[in-house]
Amino acid sequence: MRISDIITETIINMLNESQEGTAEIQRNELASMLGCVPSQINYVLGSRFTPEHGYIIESRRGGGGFIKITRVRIDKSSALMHIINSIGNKIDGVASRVLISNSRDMELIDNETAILMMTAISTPVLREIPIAFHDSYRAAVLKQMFMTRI
Amino acid sequence: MRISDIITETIINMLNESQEGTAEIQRNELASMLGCVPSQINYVLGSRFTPEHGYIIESRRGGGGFIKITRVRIDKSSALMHIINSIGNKIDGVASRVLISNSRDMELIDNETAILMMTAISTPVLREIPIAFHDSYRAAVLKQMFMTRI
DNA sequence: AATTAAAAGTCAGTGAAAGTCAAATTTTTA
DNA sequence: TAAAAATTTGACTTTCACTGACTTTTAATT
Repeated sequence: MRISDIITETIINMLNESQEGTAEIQRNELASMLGCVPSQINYVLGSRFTPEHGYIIESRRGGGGFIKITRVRIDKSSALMHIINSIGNKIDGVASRVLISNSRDMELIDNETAILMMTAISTPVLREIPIAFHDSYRAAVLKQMFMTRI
Repeated sequence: MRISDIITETIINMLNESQEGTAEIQRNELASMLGCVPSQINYVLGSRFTPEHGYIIESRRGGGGFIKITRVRIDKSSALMHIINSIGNKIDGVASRVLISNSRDMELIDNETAILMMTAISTPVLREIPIAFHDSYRAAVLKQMFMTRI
């Protein structure tokens, strides 16, 4: 198991144990506790606890400094509405997949739904539709599918 | 016996040995174990472990990277395979809806999935595709979506 | 107020994986 | 047998994990 996974797990546990969904750590302390260099903590925070993943980071340097991680639970249906509006009338394959992946990361849709969505815009399906229609098809099918999750 | 068959067999065995129907490999390790170049693993995964075949692939690069192969449920698979075969290359709207409804009644798919399927072949989506392609589109998307439930 | 100490932040570099792609070869099909 | 499809290979690319030297900010101390 990678150190980054251990750090991630530790932080998640701390978040779960607090009822406000917030964890406050000392970077150096946590690093030496888990046996890694301090900057590894920054790496993990920067790669797994981004706003995109639904977290906010605050910190303070100097004596008695700290890093505070907050899990943000935005209203699900407004987030979904926002996504649906952002799709527009056309969307390409890359953007579609990013959108689905992010939605799953934010727990707006579950894993099964994400797979179904990926499937609906997969190559074998698109083969049945003229290329000129791909972008508008993706937009239509994704919007419809996100709709059912509001 | 071809190397690709050996790789396939190895992965299938790993899947069978785990009760969750999931296998996690290190690409380079498996390659050297079986005596092939690493990219051969990608070839096999891309040609025999696709979503169409009922598998999902996840992976991570970098140190401690891995490839995870998941077989999506084997239970109702023969019933589902039967349905998939019955769809053929084209299917009209009425037949599609009957099929989805029956599959849900038989508990081959859950309610959520049925709704997603109905959505994928709904009028707002079909409006984005020329009428001449509707039947083949329905067949393609339904087959794919049923695949993910095998 | 100035200095010192104690934090956290940054960033470029290294190595370890997996991914891609096109060319060469082999097998299958018509 | 000739053409098409599938397999195999390896060179090259991209991503990710991790480290450590150095910087910046802030609190504590003198």
